[in-house]
Amino acid sequence: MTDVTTPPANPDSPPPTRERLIRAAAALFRNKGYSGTGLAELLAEAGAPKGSLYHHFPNGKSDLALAAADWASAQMLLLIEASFTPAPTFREGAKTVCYKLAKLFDQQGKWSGCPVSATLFEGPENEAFHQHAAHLFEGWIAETARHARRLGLPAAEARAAAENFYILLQGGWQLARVRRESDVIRGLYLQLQKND
Amino acid sequence: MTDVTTPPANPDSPPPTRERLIRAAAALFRNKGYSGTGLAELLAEAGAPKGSLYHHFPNGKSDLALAAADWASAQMLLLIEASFTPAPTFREGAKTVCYKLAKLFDQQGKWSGCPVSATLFEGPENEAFHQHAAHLFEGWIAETARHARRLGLPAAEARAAAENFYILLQGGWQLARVRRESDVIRGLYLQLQKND
DNA sequence: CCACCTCTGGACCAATCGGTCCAATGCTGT
DNA sequence: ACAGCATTGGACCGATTGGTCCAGAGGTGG
Repeated sequence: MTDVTTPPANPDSPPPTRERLIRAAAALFRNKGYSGTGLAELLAEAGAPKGSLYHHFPNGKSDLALAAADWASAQMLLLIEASFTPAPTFREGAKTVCYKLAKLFDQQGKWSGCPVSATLFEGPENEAFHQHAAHLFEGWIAETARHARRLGLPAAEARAAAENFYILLQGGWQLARVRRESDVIRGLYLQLQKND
Repeated sequence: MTDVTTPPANPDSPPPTRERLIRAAAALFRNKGYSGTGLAELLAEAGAPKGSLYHHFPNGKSDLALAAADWASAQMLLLIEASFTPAPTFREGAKTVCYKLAKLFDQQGKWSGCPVSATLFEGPENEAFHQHAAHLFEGWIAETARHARRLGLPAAEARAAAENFYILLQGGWQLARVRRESDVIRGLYLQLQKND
């Protein structure tokens, strides 16, 4: 009764059915959006039958979407962590984030969108989705701001720099998607204010 | 046989059935995305029967989507025009764009997205959609760059400033949507490089 | 007054949607 | 070997999807 987050939490080789579902969902939602992706297609991609989906995610598609967004967000946090931790300055860390993201963008085929926003933006009625994504995004910003402070920026400026960087990343990723051109992302850090 | 773009092009009071469809589509796609919006809901919102849709838009939903994106893009171009034309500097014009957009964001209920990207991003298979939206977005950037040049920026810088401003607008609008807070948009122009 | 056209209204359709349910199939510890 | 459980495979469901079709309403010019 201590930890029931993952069924048995196999330590060595996690036999991935739930995991495959999450990754397939993240990949498909990124490209076609939440409502643009049908369960049939999703299950085919994951190689899992319908019964498995509703076993692992009792609420079906929406549960899976939240899990997929969580997973994608965690990946992003790892990328932020890996980029800023060894960086000498905030600007250098931001540059690394841009380059890593641009590489990711290329690997994914130069057309996919942000997995979290592709999952979130499904209309005002889906309040739970909206709040969930808001929470995840604020997590990215908070984490970036933490690194900014650690790298010497005053608290207020750190917060602003983190928000600004987030804005650039979202907007830049979108333009890269439109043009199918990752160099847009690589140059984003240049637009940060000089004093960082 | 000279101009058949609009059926008779009534000059005085355009009895809007086609127009109502376009506006309803733009509004709904903005909030729920292309595939998230059903024809039934769309027709109810526009107050038009199914027959009318397929009369004005023979290819149905997808035709309507392109028309709605065109209409929304034209609105945006008007906003850009109205903001930059009377502006003394590029920065001032950009500031006006931000304020007008923020006001629009508030009027729309603080949750809707960019109508063009909501229509466009439906997966890699929809190549026509992608190219259409790319064309519209490049139009925004080109128009902004034109004003930037007119207001004194060198050609290369003008182009970069316009792209940069576009990125800020897209990213900023998205963050505003996440937070339901339009002030994010109002402050975007401050992130433009100083020399403009 | 009628022929002609645009436009409307809605019945109807096959396909697909997300979701439910349960029998069979493992794998587990005892 | 067996009980108990998590997991799978898929048949099946009603609702909704986007789309087709056509009868007739409405207006206009001859």
